[in-house]
Amino acid sequence: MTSDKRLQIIATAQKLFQKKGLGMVTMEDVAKAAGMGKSSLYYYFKSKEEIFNAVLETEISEILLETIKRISMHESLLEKLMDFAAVKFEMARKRKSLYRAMEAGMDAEALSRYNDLKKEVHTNYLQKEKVVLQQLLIAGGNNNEIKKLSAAGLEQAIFIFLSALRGMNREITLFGTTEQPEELFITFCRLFHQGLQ
Amino acid sequence: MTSDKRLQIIATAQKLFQKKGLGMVTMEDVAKAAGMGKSSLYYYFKSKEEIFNAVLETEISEILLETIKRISMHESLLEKLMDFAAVKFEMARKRKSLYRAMEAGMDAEALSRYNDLKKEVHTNYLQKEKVVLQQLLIAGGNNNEIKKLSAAGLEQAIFIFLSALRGMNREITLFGTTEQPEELFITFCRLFHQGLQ
DNA sequence: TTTCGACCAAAAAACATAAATAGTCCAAAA
DNA sequence: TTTTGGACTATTTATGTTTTTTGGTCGAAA
Repeated sequence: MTSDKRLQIIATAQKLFQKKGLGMVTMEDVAKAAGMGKSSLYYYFKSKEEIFNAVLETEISEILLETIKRISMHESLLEKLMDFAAVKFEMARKRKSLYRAMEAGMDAEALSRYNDLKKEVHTNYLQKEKVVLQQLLIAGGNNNEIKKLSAAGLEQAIFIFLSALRGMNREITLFGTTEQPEELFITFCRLFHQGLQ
Repeated sequence: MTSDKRLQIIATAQKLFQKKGLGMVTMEDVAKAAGMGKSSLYYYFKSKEEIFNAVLETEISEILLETIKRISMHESLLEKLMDFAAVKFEMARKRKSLYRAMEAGMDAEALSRYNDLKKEVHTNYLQKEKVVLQQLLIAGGNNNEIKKLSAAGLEQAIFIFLSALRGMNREITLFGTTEQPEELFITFCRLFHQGLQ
């Protein structure tokens, strides 16, 4: 079945990317790892970009799935926010070889080639991430766990929460000076949560 | 007077750097702009790095001075935090040509050459920035405007506040999608402030 | 004490050349 | 008919070489 092979190829490529990073994997690497000739790949995908895209989409939905799974294990908004932050941090850690180019890549043009694609996919991810967070905050408002937010307030809160998380993440992975990163995220979530009350 | 000339050269170089960015300015550019021959510069400074350093130090103390000036215009911690954030944002804007390489530069090795120097100066700046913020928060605690923080709690709060600000800054300058950046920082400060109560 | 032109070594830019690599085509296997 | 791989091409990318720029020195002169 053609769909099976596609998935298998994507999984294979995913492993390779995680090992060597996005830019360092050639079509032949993928082909060899998938146990087929290079040109056979082109039977399933029409370009390298298409494979990249598929892999990134997969990664993203895995992260989102994990996020949702973790979030649904807790009742309170505060705990959900902590889950959200924790998953984001863990994933950034685990996949940093993949995202080294992606997350960091947003500022340096050094990554010339794949930038557009990654930007696109990343934007897509941000979008979905936003929606999840939005729902959390709205639910928290309805719960009276925090005060109800206006549309604009909601936008602001989301932006602040996400960019702050990214900023912290960045600082931590860049300088690695922090002993207990998890603690920091917990404190931040607590602070954010209380600030919205 | 030799000291005057030094200052004049620094000021000249500062303008050049702001216009063309750190990496794009040669010693001859500086010399010409300062109205002297290149080798005369070496009478006042022993290397290009020394000029860079002097300029960066100047910039930093200007920012810190402006921060302190603005902060001292308000009484409440909340307002002081807003001042702090506002100055940081304005300065990042104004000097982005200078800091494009510096702030962003911390993650990409593309800027190979000047990285060490900038890292050093930047670290130095972070240090001073931290001290200012630390004093604010302690004062706020003594005021009972926020709850008193433990040493560890203080560290965490500072890290969170600064990295969040940087994250927001980053996101704003990178994607420029936000209409009212100032609003965002105000909201964030309010949130942070309330979170510490 | 301060300035400058001439000079040098090292770094960077520009250029040319060789090696990889994405993608195509077609014949053959399944 | 669907799927595969080997031979081939057109671009990119890596490499090595030459030329130019640039940081830095020196000694003479103002």
